[in-house]
Amino acid sequence: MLQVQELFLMPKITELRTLQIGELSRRTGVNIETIRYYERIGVMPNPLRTEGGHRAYNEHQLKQLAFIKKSRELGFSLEEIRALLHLVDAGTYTCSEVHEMTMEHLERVRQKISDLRRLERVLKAMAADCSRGDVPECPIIDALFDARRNS
Amino acid sequence: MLQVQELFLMPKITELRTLQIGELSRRTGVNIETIRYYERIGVMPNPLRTEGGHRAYNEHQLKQLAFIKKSRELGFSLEEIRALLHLVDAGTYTCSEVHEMTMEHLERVRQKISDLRRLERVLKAMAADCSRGDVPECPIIDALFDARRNS
DNA sequence: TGTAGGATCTGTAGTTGCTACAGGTTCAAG
DNA sequence: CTTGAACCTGTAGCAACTACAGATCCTACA
Repeated sequence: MLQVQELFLMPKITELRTLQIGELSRRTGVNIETIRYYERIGVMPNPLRTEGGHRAYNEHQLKQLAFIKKSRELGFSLEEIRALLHLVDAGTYTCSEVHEMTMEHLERVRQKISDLRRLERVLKAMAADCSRGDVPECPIIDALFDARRNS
Repeated sequence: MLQVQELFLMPKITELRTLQIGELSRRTGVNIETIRYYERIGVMPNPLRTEGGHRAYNEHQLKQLAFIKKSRELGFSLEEIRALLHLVDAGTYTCSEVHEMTMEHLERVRQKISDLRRLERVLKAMAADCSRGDVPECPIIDALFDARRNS
């Protein structure tokens, strides 16, 4: 894997492990197109390039992308992630700031859950009214046509 | 409000109450731009036009838009709504077909709820670890950087 | 009859977070 | 030296709207 030639070309020990975009993608589970998209919108930094123009990532960028992925999985928007990374990069963040952002996000998640639970309840009720028969009349359709009934 | 002139111009009694788009919007709570959007993508039918080119809606279209709105509020996609309306318009739907679509939708809603509940749990745990202090170190950030920890 | 204004018209572009090409390079192995 | 995989840029598409710009219609009032 590691070839003799490579050892002589290394500029610094810290850049020994530069990754191509494909390898970065495999390691993080983030789609290649998505990585380039993150770069375009400024969520990921512009990486160094090889002479041929291929992106060369380092360990820091690997961690950063993992951070982004994890945050996305937790439902943070790219805007929120950008803010978090900015705080972290500037080194100016405080624990309470981060806590606050997290709690705001948590609140939005809880709101969504409660909205969806309401939907679930209404859908369940509608479906329960339904005979499931082979007939062209259905209380679900009736309910949908009746804008006044809401639960 | 109702003028003598209008009474003579009426082609049919059933079209006595044609609505302009603004009035339709007010009655259904659906944004004007959204109504035109629904027309463009074929979810709402092309309405009749006045001589000047203004859209003139009838009661049926009012009901149809109310149906769409209600369905959207219940989280049905426009694609699903299109299918439902198609069944209804063709008069070929059976109650069990509608029931099935509703149950499929309900299943997706439940899946979303369970996904969000997982998020909620993780976010809550992360926030609980946090000192909320005025210091530049935060277990939330640490957790986000650590892609391996998932709950 | 003229005009002011509100409502409407069309068409296009923006939003979020990606994904999917097309058509062209680069790079490593055989 | 060629083949093929991996990479490059740039653009367009998805859902479900929303937000204009710039034009036209319509009605009421002077």
